[in-house]
Amino acid sequence: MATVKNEKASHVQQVRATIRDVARIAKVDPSLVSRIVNNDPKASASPATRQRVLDAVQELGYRANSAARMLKTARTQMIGLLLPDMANPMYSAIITGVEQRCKELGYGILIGDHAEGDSEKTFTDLLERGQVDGLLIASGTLSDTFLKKEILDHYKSVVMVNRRVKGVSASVTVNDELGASIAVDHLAQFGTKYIAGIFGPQIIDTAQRRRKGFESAVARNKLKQIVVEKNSWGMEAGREAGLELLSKKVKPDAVFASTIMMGIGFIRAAHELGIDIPNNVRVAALHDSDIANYLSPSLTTVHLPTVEMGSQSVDLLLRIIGGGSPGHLIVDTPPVLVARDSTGKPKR
Amino acid sequence: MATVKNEKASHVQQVRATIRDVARIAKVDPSLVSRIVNNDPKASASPATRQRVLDAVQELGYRANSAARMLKTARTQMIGLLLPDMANPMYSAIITGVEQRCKELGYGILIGDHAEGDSEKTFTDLLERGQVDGLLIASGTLSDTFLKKEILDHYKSVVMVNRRVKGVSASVTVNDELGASIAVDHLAQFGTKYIAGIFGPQIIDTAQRRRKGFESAVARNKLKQIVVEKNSWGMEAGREAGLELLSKKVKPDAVFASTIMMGIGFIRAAHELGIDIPNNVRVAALHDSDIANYLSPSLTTVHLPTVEMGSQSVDLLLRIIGGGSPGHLIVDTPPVLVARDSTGKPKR
DNA sequence: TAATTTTAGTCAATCGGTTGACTAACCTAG
DNA sequence: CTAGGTTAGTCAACCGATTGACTAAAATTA
Repeated sequence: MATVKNEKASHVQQVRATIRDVARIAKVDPSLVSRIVNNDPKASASPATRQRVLDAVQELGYRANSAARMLKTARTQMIGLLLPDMANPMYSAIITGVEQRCKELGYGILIGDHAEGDSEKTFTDLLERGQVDGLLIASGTLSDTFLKKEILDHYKSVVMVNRRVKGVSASVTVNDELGASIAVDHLAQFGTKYIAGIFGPQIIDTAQRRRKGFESAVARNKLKQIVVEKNSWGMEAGREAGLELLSKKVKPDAVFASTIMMGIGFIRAAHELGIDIPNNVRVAALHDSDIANYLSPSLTTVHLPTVEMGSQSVDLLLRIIGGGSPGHLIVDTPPVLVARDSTGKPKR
Repeated sequence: MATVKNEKASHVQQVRATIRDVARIAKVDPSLVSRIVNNDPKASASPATRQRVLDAVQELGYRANSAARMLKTARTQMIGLLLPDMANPMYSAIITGVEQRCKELGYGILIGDHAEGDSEKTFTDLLERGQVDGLLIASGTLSDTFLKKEILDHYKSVVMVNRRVKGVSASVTVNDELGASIAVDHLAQFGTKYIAGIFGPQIIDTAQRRRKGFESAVARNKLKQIVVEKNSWGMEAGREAGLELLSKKVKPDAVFASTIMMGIGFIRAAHELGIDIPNNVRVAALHDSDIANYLSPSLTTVHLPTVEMGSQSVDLLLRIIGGGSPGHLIVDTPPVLVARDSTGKPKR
């Protein structure tokens, strides 16, 4: 890596080449360098010149200073990703998708994990620091009104992920309804009569869609149903629901858990009560994750295209940032059943 | 929020106030505004003037444009965080700690999840884009030589998290050795004679330290030991180790898993083989996480201060960025045993 | 009162890229 | 041969905040 005129601190650290350094070496104007590296159609450079510039870029290891570029273009090439909890495998799948796509497109991700309570601060931090071109919000818990108020107040490019909020004009979701009904259809195969559904907060549209899918499949399969609504989506909610359901006189013979975390909690509840899965009750949950294979028993799930949801969110967001129209996208990769022991796949 | 002279696109989106807008309203020079908002000791402003400026800031909702500030100061106020896998609860604990501290200090986090193979690209992306002031690397898998080569090549402020790499002069780790020995001491209480230890890649110093703690505690407790070394840290590695150990004629009566993921895999293996935990074999794992409560049986763990490790990494990194000296820090919060059913805590 | 220090603030250069406007040389066609 | 159009590139004004150098007025000191 060649050295550069600027020797200020070169004994301490390699100084980064600027566009002017490149220009000097290639004997052209910095503006031409800029046009070439950004392959601006306005760049009219002879092949020879273009090559000289490219060589100089190579030689100096030049990379544009992103701060300068941001300043001039008012684009940061970064998006914010607001999540409640990275530990949840569903969210980590979303992150994976977002990341993949961002990497392809040369965008950076600024994450904001919003623990309970400080959500407001995280949110405004991300937005107001002006360090992101747009925001992806994947939160199953923030209230609609909070979201709407904050989002509309700040007039930013925002896409809701895995959720739709009235007043926010862009979202990417999966086919929760179909996913839920696939799970129920599967559960119905085993001579099931009485099925329970465990759901998250019904104020959230995602929970509503799952319930709708559940109920329509229940009706189609002519089952008797019981619904438990919890106001969170996690393992403890699933466990509580399980304890309730399995303590009743008349127990369901099948259970649909609307998230994998709830499914884990349910299995735990059954274990605590000494109720055997799948012999006494079968369970299937929404969202697949590697952990499902390692539970005892392993958990049947319906795999939803969460990774795709993440990457398509990025595409939609960038379209909006670029001035395109927002919209509500449903990822069309179909949900897929992954049958495991919790619904009675033969033991090993 | 008051309007601003610049009306360019105000019908589309609120235009952000600049330092000049503030200066104009407060009737001072922009430089003074800058000094006041950054409370530069050189700012000599009368209380009245200061107040006028602050009022103007308030009125316009002024926030410094971070791109401009970055450009001028050559500081981005962002750090990069390189991780192999966010789904792993250990890493999400680290993220939590990093995030907390960054939020307090007004730093942003740029994450890079490095899936197998593309590590190099993620790495250089983050560094070369020049969008971070420094880098935190929490990876149990990247090879020492790769890290050393890349890091030294790029001369950046880097802190290794949960690991030490020769040639990289800063790291933050926890007391793995003590953690492992606490687990073994606990397991030894139950009349244990023969104990197994399941470890990750022994090229990684973290794995070595755990093994050292394991072996010294085994010696202290006069147990017979068997060691299984895997070259990954995950659930499948734990399961494989479990299948091996539990298929032997002479089975261990206690098992130490060096990560919670391995512990989960081990429980699964026992389940597959129909071996009861804790009656036939007891297990304890390193790293605590909520999921441990929901396994069947729930998993005894030794809680390591991973969140603190994250936040202290940030402090160390910023010290280095600020010109301070690097060093190897061991988080001094002691590991704590969390006894659960897998070591025979009375059921329920 | 004159000399000196302090206080309160201003000026202007600069960080590194980008982009609209412009020019000079060359080519083509009539 | 020359008007008109390309091609190849240059010029210079930004973007918004920071910071060293500087000045005018006020306060302090001798």
